[in-house]
Amino acid sequence: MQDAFRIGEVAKRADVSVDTVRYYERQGLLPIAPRTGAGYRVFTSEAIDRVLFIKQAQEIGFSLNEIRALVVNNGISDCRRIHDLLNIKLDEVDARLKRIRSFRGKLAHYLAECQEVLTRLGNAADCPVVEEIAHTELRSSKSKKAAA
Amino acid sequence: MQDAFRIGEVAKRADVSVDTVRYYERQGLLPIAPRTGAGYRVFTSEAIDRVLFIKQAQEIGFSLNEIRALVVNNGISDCRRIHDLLNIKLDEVDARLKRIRSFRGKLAHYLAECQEVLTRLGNAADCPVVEEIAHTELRSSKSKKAAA
DNA sequence: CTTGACTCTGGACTTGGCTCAAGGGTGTAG
DNA sequence: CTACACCCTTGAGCCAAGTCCAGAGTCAAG
Repeated sequence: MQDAFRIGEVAKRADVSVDTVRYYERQGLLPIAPRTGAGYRVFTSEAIDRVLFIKQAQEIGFSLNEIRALVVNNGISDCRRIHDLLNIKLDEVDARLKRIRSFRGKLAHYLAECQEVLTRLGNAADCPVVEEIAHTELRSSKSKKAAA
Repeated sequence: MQDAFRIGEVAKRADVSVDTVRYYERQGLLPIAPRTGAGYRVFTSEAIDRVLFIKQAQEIGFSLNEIRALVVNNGISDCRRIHDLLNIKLDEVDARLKRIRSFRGKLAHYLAECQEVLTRLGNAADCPVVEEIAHTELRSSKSKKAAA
């Protein structure tokens, strides 16, 4: 396994731009790559893997700052700390999943309603669902009142 | 139902800043609110609901641009278009759910491993999991290094 | 030796989504 | 009347996460 890549190859394999790779290095998300005599960065496949991990974590809603905490082992990498950090992240992911499922339910509800209108009336010019999306929200949990 | 709120009240109830409410109005995410003689915006509870919807959609990863398409009914609100749009959004949400679940599995895997190291060795100074997070990725060969 | 693809650094620019500041009006309690 | 919290507009500023130069060096192929 020849494990030496230049930045272009890393970028291609991780499906990001070379600028992004350099940016991640600057941001401390990738270790500073050693350079050739000519100053070219030399990466191992580890860097590719790490970029992929970052992209994945990012896609599900973590910021680069949060990701750095998971990915960087600058001295303080004792097991308990990592363990606790992972636990926190896992809880966050679970909370996120819950919210997304609830939102999905809402979308599905609107979709069903829309479908029903369509089959009942054909293509209606003014879809009642639009109004409802804009209007109906968390309605069962409203109780406070105030004056204007 | 006294359904008239000034911007501060809307902001408080939707848990955003007044700046954000004004920003949303400018961005066309909220209808232009009518003004009092003094120029104060007057909102109905609908606006609060809409802000809540926006925040929810945003939290699960939709941009304001995408949300606007769902929330605004400027003329072209025919049912079929909305139906199709909802379908697309639903697919996106499902894809997102899938990715998050997979990521969750990964985190859980690391956590378990970390836990195991902890119970086996006590608090190890250099957690092997950190290395693994940075290193192991999308490897079909999940190195099962469960020693004992 | 020249060409074209690739790389380097440093810094400016962009986009999205707010957030703040300045300068001024409003409304009500004391 | 005066305070004080609230509201207005316009316009600038900010942070994240890149993206895009400019100017210069590197390297394999022809």
